[in-house]
Amino acid sequence: MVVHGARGRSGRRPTLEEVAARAGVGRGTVSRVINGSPRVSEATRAAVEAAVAELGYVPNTAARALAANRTDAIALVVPEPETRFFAEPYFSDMLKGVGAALSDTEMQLLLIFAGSDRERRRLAQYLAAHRVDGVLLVSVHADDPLPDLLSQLEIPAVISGRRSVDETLPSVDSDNYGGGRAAVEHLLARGCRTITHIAGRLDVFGAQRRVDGYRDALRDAGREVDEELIITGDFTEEGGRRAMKELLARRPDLDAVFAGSDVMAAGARQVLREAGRRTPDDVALVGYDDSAIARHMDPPLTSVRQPIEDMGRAMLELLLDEIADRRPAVSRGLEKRQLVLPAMLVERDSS
Amino acid sequence: MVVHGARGRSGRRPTLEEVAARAGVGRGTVSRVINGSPRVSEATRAAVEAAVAELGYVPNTAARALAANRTDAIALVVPEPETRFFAEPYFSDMLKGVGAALSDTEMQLLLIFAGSDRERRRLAQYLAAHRVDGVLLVSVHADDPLPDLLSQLEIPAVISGRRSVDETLPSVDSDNYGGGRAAVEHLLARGCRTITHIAGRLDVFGAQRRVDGYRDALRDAGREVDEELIITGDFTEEGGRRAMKELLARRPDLDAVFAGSDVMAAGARQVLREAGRRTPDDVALVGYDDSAIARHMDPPLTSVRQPIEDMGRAMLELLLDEIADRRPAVSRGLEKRQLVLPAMLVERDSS
DNA sequence: AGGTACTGTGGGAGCGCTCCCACAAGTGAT
DNA sequence: ATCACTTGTGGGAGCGCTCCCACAGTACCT
Repeated sequence: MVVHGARGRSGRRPTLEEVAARAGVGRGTVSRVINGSPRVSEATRAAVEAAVAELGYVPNTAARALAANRTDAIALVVPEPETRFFAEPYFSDMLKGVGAALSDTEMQLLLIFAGSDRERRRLAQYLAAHRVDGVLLVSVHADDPLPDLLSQLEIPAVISGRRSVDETLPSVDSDNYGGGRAAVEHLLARGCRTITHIAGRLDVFGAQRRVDGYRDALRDAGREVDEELIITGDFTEEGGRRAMKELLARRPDLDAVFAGSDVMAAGARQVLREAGRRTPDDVALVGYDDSAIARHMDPPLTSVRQPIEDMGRAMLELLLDEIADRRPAVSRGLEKRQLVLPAMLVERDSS
Repeated sequence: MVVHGARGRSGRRPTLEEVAARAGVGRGTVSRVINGSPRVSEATRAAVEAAVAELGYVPNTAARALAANRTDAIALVVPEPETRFFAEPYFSDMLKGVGAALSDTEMQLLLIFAGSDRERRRLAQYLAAHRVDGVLLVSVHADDPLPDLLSQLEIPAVISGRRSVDETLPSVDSDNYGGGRAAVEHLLARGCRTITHIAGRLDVFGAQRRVDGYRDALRDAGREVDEELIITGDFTEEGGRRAMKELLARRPDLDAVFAGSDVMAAGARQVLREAGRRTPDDVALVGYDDSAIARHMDPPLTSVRQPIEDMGRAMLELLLDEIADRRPAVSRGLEKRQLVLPAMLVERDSS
């Protein structure tokens, strides 16, 4: 935490020019050293570095941004109110992953909430001013205009999850299909006969893929898929309750529930208890997300975990590539710009 | 979310110069309009604004920062690991307050974690580069070198809480003394005879003030202050447990506990239960912070609430003043640079 | 000896603003 | 009519960098 350099109380910071004079070299050479260009002799480099240390030189970001037309900053945009951001571990895990990957770079991360209309307008203004080199977009709904704005402004962006099969933006998703399959295969292995599914909002692509996984797992096990056993919730606890009641009414003989989120599983659990069904003895229960709720439920909930931190890391890496690639106007194409990371079943006592 | 302007696919953004040409005025005049100077005639202003709209002009932040030597950004520095940031509602409330106050301005808020050594070095670098106009410092310990670095770099800063009675930095604190008093007065009014206190770490100034409030409330009620009834915890649950055990050993006849934080109160509660003491019948319990824990305890915990969101708002306002005041080199002195907001007792069933 | 290539270096031009001085035009007192 | 302000405006200078062209020096061919 010590500030080096002989700089007096003047408050004026040394400039490149002054470092150059001190080191007895030209401005360009100092710039090269600062930016790690290989085209500098060892001796010169050492001299410049000494001058930098003596003067306590720190580059002026604004000048650099102006001259080089880049900001060395990227934004993590959360199109949600702050409340949700703090409530859901998803975001903090994501941030952790991004932050870890970021610490190897000189990039600065900005956190931007765009929950309200007002905030969104602000964001649009912000992006139009090109104040960041790239954008990480988490939790985007299918009809969000943000991605279009981004490509209109030609700002590199990476999205978490996909909006559809043919997502155009570079994206990092987890294997929702595989996660759904794993949940159902686990229930099948446990000997469950009538496996129901409370799906999430189907305009969320990942939720749809989980349903696909559910279907295929049953089909591959030689079971008929009964559409009556699938019901759509809305990712909320109340939605989980409603869905569970309906399922119990439709099929009193059900012996397993695969919920598309832990929160919905928690709602379902309440209804099951009220109905006198024991977990896991009468009805096995599996959730999705492996959130804190899952661990704290009674009994602890079996759930599918997404590698969110890894996803964050991967998103950042993709974005940095994307930013670097904007130099030559070549290399379009979707090679490797869509990443899918594996999901994993975490077995606990509810199944 | 619509981008106005006829700007083609070139990607080049219009400059001040181009706006000036379009509006048939000089560069200076456009600058004046953009920056809201009053020294512009109505007609000219309208013409410029039209040109700005037509071209979809957005000022280049980097150029402005370079020329004007300001960044229009401030940082909220959290000298804690991210985990704590997400775990404690203190930070999210603070952020909410700051964010609210910020939305009236053109300022950009940066969130910076400085929990690890590595992050701190990064931060030092960042500040040395003067990449922000000011800093909001939350949760600072008495021996933290950060405030000194800030004043060395002559960066305006506002601190949450005070490090001592004669805090030099502008600060916003809550009335910890009054909060402590209120808690004890409440217990006295309930008829408690032997009121104990589990204090927080005494190197945290606020914790000390709560103890002062505790003492004075008893004294003013004509009670002797028995130092045996005060014990120091460390703000953790485990610390609360240890302190409670010790207090029970010292004074089995105690009938009230005022804990310096909700978390410590939770620890104390466990020990009380194990000892067979009922709350509030045998022992009344009061916490501090009014955090989520307080509401979820059984019985719900009476606690002292600090207006954290308001504190955030106030901090930002102080900081903006501070930044504005850096123009004339006058106006030293501590007038109004130390703000103390009232704390409030929230009565629940634990007392 | 001349050519060709590469390496390392200096410094001009320019990024898009703000600041400020100069000055025209208008207003009112002398 | 003259002087002294005031108001509105134009544009030069300069903020501290990066980019790139020019060029000196060295090395290795013909």
